[in-house]
Amino acid sequence: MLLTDGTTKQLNCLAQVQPIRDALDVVGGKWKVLILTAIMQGNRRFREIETSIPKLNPKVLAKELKDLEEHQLIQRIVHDDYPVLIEYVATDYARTLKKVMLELHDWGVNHRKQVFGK
Amino acid sequence: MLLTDGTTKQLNCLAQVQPIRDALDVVGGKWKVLILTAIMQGNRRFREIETSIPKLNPKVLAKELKDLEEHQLIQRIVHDDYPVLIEYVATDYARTLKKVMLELHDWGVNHRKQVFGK
DNA sequence: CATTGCGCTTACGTTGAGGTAACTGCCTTC
DNA sequence: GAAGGCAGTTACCTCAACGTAAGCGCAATG
Repeated sequence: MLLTDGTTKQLNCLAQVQPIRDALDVVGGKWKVLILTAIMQGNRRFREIETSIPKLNPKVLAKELKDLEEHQLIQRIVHDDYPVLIEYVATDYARTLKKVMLELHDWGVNHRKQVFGK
Repeated sequence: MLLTDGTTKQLNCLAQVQPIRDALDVVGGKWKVLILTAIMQGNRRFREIETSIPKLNPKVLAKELKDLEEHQLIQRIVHDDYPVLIEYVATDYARTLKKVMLELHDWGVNHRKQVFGK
């Protein structure tokens, strides 16, 4: 065991927490989960997604879609017919988030009870 | 089934996502997980916590501790000896976060592989 | 040929999370 | 009585997220 001094322990702790922060970066923020859910529910077109989520504006949507694509959670598909048609679909990889989302959801539901409901 | 029109479906989706956002609010941000972990590892005093986390400053720590206390994840204990001594301890309730953290951690570790690794 | 829809982009403004530095009141130690 | 530790607070600043409004190029539609 190397955990004999404070410094090593500290570094170890930071390393342990880093993946959690990574995950939160991907899924955190005001819109990511909402947008991903909308897409998974079958909203594929830009406007469709936009109008399916109240108060979401096109500038923010465009940026969030780019982020989600970078993280390989969605795919942007361009159909070169005329008029050009663009679709966003969730990747298989995005399904790996299911367990995480479920845990977050359950904890969130329970937390509401804990803090308000008696 | 009430899910016959778009509006109902939309509201339903929003409701489903809300608990996830609640959970992310509690545990999100740059410092919360780090601070909670530090406390769980046995750092109980304000200065102790502060110095155990690099780059964390007292103003932010004070605010985050208040948040965590409001959400009942930690307890602030004042020992009225002289000199006054103050301790922060994780509540039993905070342990309920373990599964969520584990899922986030595992997903985060895997995500690093997915995005960079081969 | 005006309007509408699509998939955005651009220029601007606001807000809040987080950072910096200094300082406070209280107590102990040198 | 100067210095230092503890548990913060205060005033000020920065920056990125997010919001608002408008517009662009293209195609279809009336």
